[in-house]
Parts: sequence; C-alpha cells; structure tokens
Amino acid sequence: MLTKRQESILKMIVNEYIKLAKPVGSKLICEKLNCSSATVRNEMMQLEELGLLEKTHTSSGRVPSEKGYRYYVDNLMELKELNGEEVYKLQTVFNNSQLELSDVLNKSLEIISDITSYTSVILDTKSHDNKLKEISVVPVDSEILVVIVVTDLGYVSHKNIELHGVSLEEVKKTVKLINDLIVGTPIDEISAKLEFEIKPVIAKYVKQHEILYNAFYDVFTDISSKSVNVVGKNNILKHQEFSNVDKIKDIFSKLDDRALIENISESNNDINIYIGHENKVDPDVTVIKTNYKTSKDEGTIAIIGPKRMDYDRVVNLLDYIKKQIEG
Amino acid sequence: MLTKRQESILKMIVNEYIKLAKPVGSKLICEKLNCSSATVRNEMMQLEELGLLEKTHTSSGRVPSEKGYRYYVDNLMELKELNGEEVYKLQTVFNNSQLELSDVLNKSLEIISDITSYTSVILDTKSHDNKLKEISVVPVDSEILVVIVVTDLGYVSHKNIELHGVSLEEVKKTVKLINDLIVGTPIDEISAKLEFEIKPVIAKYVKQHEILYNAFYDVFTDISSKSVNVVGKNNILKHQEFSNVDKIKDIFSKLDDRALIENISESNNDINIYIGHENKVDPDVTVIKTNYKTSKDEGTIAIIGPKRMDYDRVVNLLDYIKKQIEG
DNA sequence: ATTTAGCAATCGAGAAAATAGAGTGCTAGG
DNA sequence: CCTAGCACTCTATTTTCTCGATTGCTAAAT
Repeated sequence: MLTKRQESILKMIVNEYIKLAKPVGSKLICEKLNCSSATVRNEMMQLEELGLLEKTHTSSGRVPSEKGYRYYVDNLMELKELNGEEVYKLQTVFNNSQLELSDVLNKSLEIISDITSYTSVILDTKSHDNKLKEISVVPVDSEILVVIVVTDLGYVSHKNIELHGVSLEEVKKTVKLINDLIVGTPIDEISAKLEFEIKPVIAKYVKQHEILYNAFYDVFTDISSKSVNVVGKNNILKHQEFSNVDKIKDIFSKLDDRALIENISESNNDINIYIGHENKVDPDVTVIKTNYKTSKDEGTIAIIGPKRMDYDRVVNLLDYIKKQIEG
Repeated sequence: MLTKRQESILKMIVNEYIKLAKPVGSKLICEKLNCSSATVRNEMMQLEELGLLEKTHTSSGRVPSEKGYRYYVDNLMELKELNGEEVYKLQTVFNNSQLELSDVLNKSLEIISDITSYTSVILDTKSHDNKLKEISVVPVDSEILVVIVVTDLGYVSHKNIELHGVSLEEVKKTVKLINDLIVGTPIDEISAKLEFEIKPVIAKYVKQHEILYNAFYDVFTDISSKSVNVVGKNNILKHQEFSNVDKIKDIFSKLDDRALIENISESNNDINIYIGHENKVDPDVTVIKTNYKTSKDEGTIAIIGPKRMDYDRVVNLLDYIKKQIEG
C-alpha cells in the first residue's frame, strides 16, 4: 500500500514524464513538494522496489514502469473536463444530421487524432442482427452486370460481373431464387446457406452457375466482413519513442496487418486501457478503447499512442464520443 | 556530346550507385574498363563539369546528378526482359477473369510494390463517357433509405439517408423525376444539371426537398470524384535516402494529401519519367508514370521511389501492365 | 595527344579521450 | 523521520586522433 506522499510523487512523475518525455529527477519533485530532494529520493527508491518506477541507467531520473502507469490510471488519474474548443469541434460533427454513423465515427476520430496527435482505429464489427434485405442487379451492357446487395441495417455492397454466355434471363432467375430463399438471413449465416442450400438449386436451374455463384459469394463475403479504418497513422511519427526507422516500420506494418482487427476488437463496454505488454498490438504502445453499440451498428473505437500517453484526456474524449453516438 | 567511353563510365556509375547507394570511385570503374584509375578520374572530372556527376565532398566518389540520371534514362538505359517469376506473379492477376479492372490494377501494383520496394499510386480519373445509368432506392426501415446510383460503365455509389417526415411516396416521386430527367447525363455534368434543372422541379413537387437534394448531391459527387489509391506506402521506409524521420513525415504527408491527384495525374500515353525536381511530388523522389485508358476506364498509374531508382525495371513493369490492361 | 604511375592533399567515419553536468545512494547529524 | 553533504556513476557532448578511401595534379611513358 502506498502512502499519500508516495502516491503524489508517483503522480507527479507520471504527469511530468508524459509532458516532457525526460526521466524525472528528485530535484524537480522536491520543489513542488515541501521536502528535501533526499527525502524524495528515498521515496523514489521505495517506488522503484515496488516496481512502479524505473531508471534508464544508474544515475538517471526515474521513468514510470508499465506497472507504474497501471497504478496511475487505476488510482491517481483525475478526469478533467474537456476543453471548450475540443467539444465545439466534435459537436460540428455530431450535429450534422446528414452524416451516417460511420461518417460520424470517422470524422470525430479524425478530429481526435488531430488534436491529440495519436492514432485512432475504428472497427465496424457489424451487428448480428444484420439481415439480408434485398439483392438487385443492374445490367450495364450486354456483357456486364452490377450485383447490389442491401441489408436490413442499410449496408450496401456491390460487384460487377462479366457474363460469358450467361443470359440476362438466367441471371434474373438466379436473383429471384436467391431472393426468395435467403432474404432475411443474418449476414453471418449467408455464406453457409449460399453454399449448401442455394448452390444445389441454382446448379439445377441455371447453366454456367459457377460464375454467378462466385460473384454472389464475393458480394456476401464483402458485406459480412468487418471493416477497419486507421486514422492519423502519421501521428506515430510525432512521438520521440518512435523516432527509429525500424520501430516505425514495425508499428506501421502492425497497423496495416489484418490481424489488427482481432488485436483491437473489444467487447467490454467501459473505456479500457491496455498499457504496453497488456495490449496485443505492440509492447511499446498503449491502446485505449471501448466497444460501441447502437441499434444499427456495433464495433470498437480505439486510440493508440505511446505508453507515455495523455491518459485522462484520451479517456475523456473516447467517453464523450461513445456517449454521443450511443445517444 | 559525350564520347563512347564517357557514356559507359556514366552508365556504370549510375548502375553501381543504384545498386549500392554509395558514391562510386574511380578504382571500381577502372577495373571494369581497360584503363587506369587516373584516366577514369580525368573523365569523371569532365562529366562533373558537364553537370552529370556530383561529389558529396571534396574527396568522395561520384554520385549521379539529376541531369546525370536524365542522360542515363534518355540515352543509356537498356530495357531488359522481365524475369519469369515477376511475369508469372502478374499473370495470375491478369488471368483471373473474376476481377474487375480496378481490382486488377490494385493487385498488380501491389505485386510491383512488393517486388520492387517502391510505392505505387493508382489514379482513377473516370472516363468522360461515363453516364448515369440508373438511380434506385431501397427502404431499409420507415426512417432510413439507401440511394444507389449506377453508371453506364458499372460504377456504383450509394448513401443512406434519414427521412425526417418525408414519405416514401415523395421519395419515389423524386427518384422518378430524377431518373426521367438525367439518366444518360455524363457524370461530370450531373452536379450542374442537378442544381439548375432538377432542384427547381423537385422543389415544386416534393416537400422537404432539401434533404433529398443534398443526399443525391452527395452520391453524385462521390461517383464523379476521382479516386486515389496509394499502395506500398511503407516501402518508403526501406530506402536509405528516407531514413530521417522528418523526411519520412514530409513524404508521407505528401502521399496523403489530396493534391497528390493533381501532382500525379498524367495524360501522356508513354511511360514518363520525372526525376527529382522534375516531378511535383517531392524533389527527392522519382516518379515513373503512365496514363491508361480502356473502353471503361481511364487514369494514371505511377511508381514512386528514390531518385536512385531501378529505372529500367520499373519502366518495363509499368509498360507490361499498361499493355496488359489496355489489351 | 593520350594514358598512366606516383604522390601529396582532403575529408569523412569512427575510435578514443576528455569534460561537464545531472542525478543517485549513502552516511551522519538534526 | 528528515535532510545536508559528498563521493560516485553514468550520459551526453565535445575534442582529438587515426585510418583509409579518393581525389587532383604533375611528370613520365606510350
């Protein structure tokens, strides 16, 4: 258990390090506290023994360890009010009634990435309630055809197919068959249904069914796939912990990797903080994220930055967005 | 006018520098040529006076200047055959008949970025022949509606709108009006037509027309806008000329900038090479690009890399792709 | 008229040494 | 329990030194 004084020393060190990114020495602390630097040093030593602080070398100031940050966010962090300008910028997005949810999320996280210099990720998991609403086809010319699929919740996906010897009649027949058989099916069950129920049927009624089957398979796969959007990736470059080209390469490739979906995805409804090794993205970053869920949509929004992150500010911003979109 | 020997020295220096990124000294050259290093040095001095070579400091080897690269690509470069593996990889894309043109372009430039370690840009300008084919709406629920627009050439765009007190009837009426009035209009004339011909009409027949008008305006804007796709951006990090964080920041922000569209766009049908200051993207890169045009689509494909670029290889690859997609 | 051998001069890159300064841990006294 | 004082440690920076690559020039050779 930490004493009151130890806590305030830890807090000061974390805050100072977040601000200046330089190891914090006893002198700086003792000026703010009413005691000598030797006293502070003794306390620091104890905090180090507890694993909350670290030194970069024998005679350097102290830097918070992951455990130190953890203690800070769990016990010490104070959530301040959002500043007026930030709220104002975000409100222009939330008040724009012409935007769809996905636009609102993208734009508001762009703003956040902008004002915080961190990177954001928006993960659209797509709700399980999402059902197939309608399939339609628009012939473009005698050879080409656009297949359009719309779901219950307003997701749209489309694909162009080239008909090699398939007549428009047959296409229409296929579309009708599929419409009759699977409208109303939840999107994540469509693949299976398409293969085991639809394929045999259209194989019977339609010549050249492979082309059509594949096209539909693609559109459905596309619409049921999760989407990832990484915003403000270049902000990575603004932080001195990522000033080494190899590290930059490393992080950029992780942000581009499809595995990011699994690594970011969050089902918990709180604002969750994963510091360093606690997250699956990269041991040198902190990920702050939360799940969002509206009647039409669900997913995860996340902010990624260095462990030396402005924790309270980011938590506040995420919380604000979450509340706004969940209404 | 350069002598035969000067040309082969310049050529060797460029090739060597492209390979090793280190200033090239006289010793290396004189081993390949049948003469002494002093002779080579004399020639080098002349090439430097002509502005074709540069030194990084008084006693360093030589590095090609922009003018030197220019002379190289104009007069010295030999176009070799593509190697079998590269052709094979690209063929798997071109032979996949299920892919649309845009997919083919993206995938083949992904392959090129991969094997060359350069960055590619695909610019889809959209053909002027692209005309509006059909507008349709799919009601998602009582409040929400998907507007889908398809063009002549198979481009699709869509947007969800929220109807605040607009009845489905009115929407259908609007859609019919628009369909009747502007189907067949080239997409780049749609905005104007929408504003000056359609707006007055729907304003007369439809209550709450603003919402609808704005939604349609958005979909049309979207479909007529040029698309940019930057592939292999992280490859920038692989070249030693971009090992400085500020330079990386600089280039990345230029690749993200919408101005890239204007800076890359190319109408000339050849494979064009813009070395350093010759291009509008960044003075430290070379851009090799060409226009492509098929019956359905047109735009620009470009490869961006350091000035010390593998010119012949990239020219060959671009040429190969251009020929493949133009059929 | 070229080409070449030889040589002093130049400069960068890297190692080694010197210096300054910030911060620590410990001890002894308040 | 706190603090003043001090020796010690380590980094970061600057300075100096050395090595080696490469050049330009000159004079002799072809």
